[in-house]
Amino acid sequence: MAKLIKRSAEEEAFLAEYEVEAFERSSVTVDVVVITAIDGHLRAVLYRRPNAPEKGAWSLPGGFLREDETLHRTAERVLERRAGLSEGFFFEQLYTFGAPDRDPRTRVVTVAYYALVEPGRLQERLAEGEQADVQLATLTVPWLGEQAGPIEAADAKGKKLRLAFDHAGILGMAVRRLRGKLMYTSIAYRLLPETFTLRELQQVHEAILGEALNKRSFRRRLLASGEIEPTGKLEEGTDFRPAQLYRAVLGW
Amino acid sequence: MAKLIKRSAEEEAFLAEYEVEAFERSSVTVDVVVITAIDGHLRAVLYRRPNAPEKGAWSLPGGFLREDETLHRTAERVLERRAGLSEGFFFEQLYTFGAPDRDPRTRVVTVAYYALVEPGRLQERLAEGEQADVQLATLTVPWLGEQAGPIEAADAKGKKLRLAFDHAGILGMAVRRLRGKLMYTSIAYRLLPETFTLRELQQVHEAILGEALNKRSFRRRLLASGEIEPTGKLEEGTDFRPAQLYRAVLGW
DNA sequence: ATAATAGTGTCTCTCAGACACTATACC
DNA sequence: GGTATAGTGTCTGAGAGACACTATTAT
Repeated sequence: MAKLIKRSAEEEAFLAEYEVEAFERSSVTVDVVVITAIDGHLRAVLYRRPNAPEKGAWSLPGGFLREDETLHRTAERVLERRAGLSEGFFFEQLYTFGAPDRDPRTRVVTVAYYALVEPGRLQERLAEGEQADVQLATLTVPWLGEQAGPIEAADAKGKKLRLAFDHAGILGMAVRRLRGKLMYTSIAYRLLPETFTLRELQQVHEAILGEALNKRSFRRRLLASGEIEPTGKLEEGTDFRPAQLYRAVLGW
Repeated sequence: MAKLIKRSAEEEAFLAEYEVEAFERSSVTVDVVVITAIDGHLRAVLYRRPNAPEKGAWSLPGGFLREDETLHRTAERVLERRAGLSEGFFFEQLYTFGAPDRDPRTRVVTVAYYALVEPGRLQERLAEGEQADVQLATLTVPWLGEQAGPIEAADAKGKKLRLAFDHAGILGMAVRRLRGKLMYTSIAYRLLPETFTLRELQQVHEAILGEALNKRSFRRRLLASGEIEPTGKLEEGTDFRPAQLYRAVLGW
């Protein structure tokens, strides 16, 4: 503590309160919403909880904040350990959840992050070994625009998943943030491989916004934006006319 | 704690890890950026720190998260105790700061909130008693749009203030958020009294965005938005032609 | 009358949406 | 050829900015 100085009664009161309150400490965790887009739908990595509380429910990958570690670094650790991701993706802080009863064991304040990953990286990763306890769940957003609210997750067969704690709300916040940022930042490219067609880019935009977009406007706007450049190559393996491949021109 | 239940070996292992990590706990505080707009400039409530660390520097009002209290409620408590505000204003969570060295005393994770208040409420409050240790500092934002970054604060005489900890960055996040929300939400009215002129409304928009707006477009857009309605009254006490007074029509 | 701001008429430019069309691949 | 998608030409309407104008208040 600082050395003693002359204090007013008010300052003494303030310091006394500080000492008392300093005893009340919380566990701080970081949960990460790892998002990708496949066939026009957003998806997120979910883990099945093996233990109580919320045993059997699906939850976001998370971990405890350690001493001398930034929140950012905790998120990186979670991404590496629980999703096998170590670099080449975008992530940022989302929102902090601190309801006193959100975890029945003890007071837990959770700082949520979200990460955007191209689907190939995750599918590779999640294909290793048995997947009974991890999956790329498909998200369904029951609201438009940035209204926010909890959202639903389903497995590959379309079966609705029970989400643990307040994680439906955290997923909702992630989608809300994506929708808000889509217009004025370049997040969409983070959900695509290095080269992509305009159709794929439009599908990602539509998956985020949850609504169909006008093809003519979309192409005009994106081509005029300077954010993408043609590679001169065509996509391969289609059943129909192959499209031009583009590349994002950004400071990744 | 929950009552004991039968556990598998795997569950035991999980709980053991949980117990270990549960020892690493942090102090959680809530700092609030209380913002208003006066004469085309954003302002924020700042307190002078009476003690080390950062003695003499200016800081955001804040307080510790208590047991059984939501983050939201902590913010309310800070607003009431440190700014005299108990209702009738907007506030929401901003961002969470958790660098290990941001407070030299102990590990402190701070969840920042911001509140929007009409200037009358604050000036009333801050006028009570001596103001040597609290003030409505004027903010200067050295960047455009939502680039983000720290911002500067100055006192009534224009003298630059030294800001404590990472509070310049927190203020920057608040302005960034305001700029982002201005276009698609009704936050501007939260910085104005119940009735206001279109000039005052435009000045608030300009203060938030940090740039001049086109008068014709601004009026057209706001009048067509359905967000405001005329009161039929005129402003009083001007040196020139008095303007119509409007009222926001929102779910406050 | 003068100064200062409130408030409007109207032209132009940009851009989004609608619609219809042509182009190119696989089968 | 048929089918499916890629990709374009062009009209229309909405809205932003520019500019110039009229209106109303205090002094």
